[in-house]
Amino acid sequence: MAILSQTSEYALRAATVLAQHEAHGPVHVAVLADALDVPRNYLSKTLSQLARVGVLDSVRGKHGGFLLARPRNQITLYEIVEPFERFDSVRRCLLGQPECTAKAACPAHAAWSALGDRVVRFLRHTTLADLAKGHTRWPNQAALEAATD
Amino acid sequence: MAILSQTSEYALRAATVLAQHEAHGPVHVAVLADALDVPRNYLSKTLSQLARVGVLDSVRGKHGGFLLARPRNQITLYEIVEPFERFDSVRRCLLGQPECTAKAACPAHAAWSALGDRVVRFLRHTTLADLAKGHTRWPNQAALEAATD
DNA sequence: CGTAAATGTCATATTATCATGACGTTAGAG
DNA sequence: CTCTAACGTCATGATAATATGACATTTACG
Repeated sequence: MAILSQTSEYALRAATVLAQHEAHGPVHVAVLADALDVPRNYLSKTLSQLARVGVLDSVRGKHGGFLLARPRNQITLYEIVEPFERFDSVRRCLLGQPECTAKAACPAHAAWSALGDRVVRFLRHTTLADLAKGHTRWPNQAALEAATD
Repeated sequence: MAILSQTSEYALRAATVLAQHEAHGPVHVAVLADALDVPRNYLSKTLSQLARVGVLDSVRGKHGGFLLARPRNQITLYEIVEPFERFDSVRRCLLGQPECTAKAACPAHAAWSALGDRVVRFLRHTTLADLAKGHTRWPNQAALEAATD
């Protein structure tokens, strides 16, 4: 039970680093993967998807890498996670009833759907700017600092 | 993103039926599987696990089946779901930081861990009695009624 | 140019979850 | 006692998520 998939978590971590380095130009996948302790090629594929969706920009060739496509306070966590999740299911009836609406609700409907709503609302209202400020210490912080100074 | 696994959902559905039929004696797996539209053998294995854990009782042989091991208001949803979930992960840091505690919290810590707590609290505080009362209409309700009257 | 360093993509491997089928074990009913 | 209907368990298969590796493509720089 992990609410978000592993892939989404990778995406959030990488995006947070990119937000912290906003305006420092693109960051290499290799650096991100190393600092965040995420499989390199898998992260590459993941970030490519986010570029295709328009959340990130990718720069190819030498001095390439990924960077935010928009200012960090305009990118919500929802956008980052959305390509990797099926949000229909978070709102699914706890008992799997197809017709579980406010009208014909199962006994758990109100409480359970409220939980799903909270998750979605959090993701929609929180931006990368929120994640970028404050304390973060990555698994291999040193790799990041070595590469970006 | 489905918070609970398919298996847990199966278990909750079956347990709800058992709670509704409390004191009517054991219910066959075949009847449950048919009414809830769940694979028969898979449900069998799932409910056996719950019996081994002490949430359900199983009766073998003719006139066998499954029934609640305790009164339905004393069985929490958490108990039913727990054998099939890894609850450590729902409380994991959104950014995957191992040291994300109240002390050295990542920027999302407060909001995100609150969401996980809410989920767990709901499961711990809600009992089968809560699910048993109220409106429920299973995929194949008829199968249930045919078998239990 | 040509080379090196980066992303992009594809095929494949690995793993966990979900599901099926065969068979063994138990216990009630005649 | 035997038959039969139920649970119990094991081996196996199917599928989706995760991960790896090889190679193609792009681009800066000498």
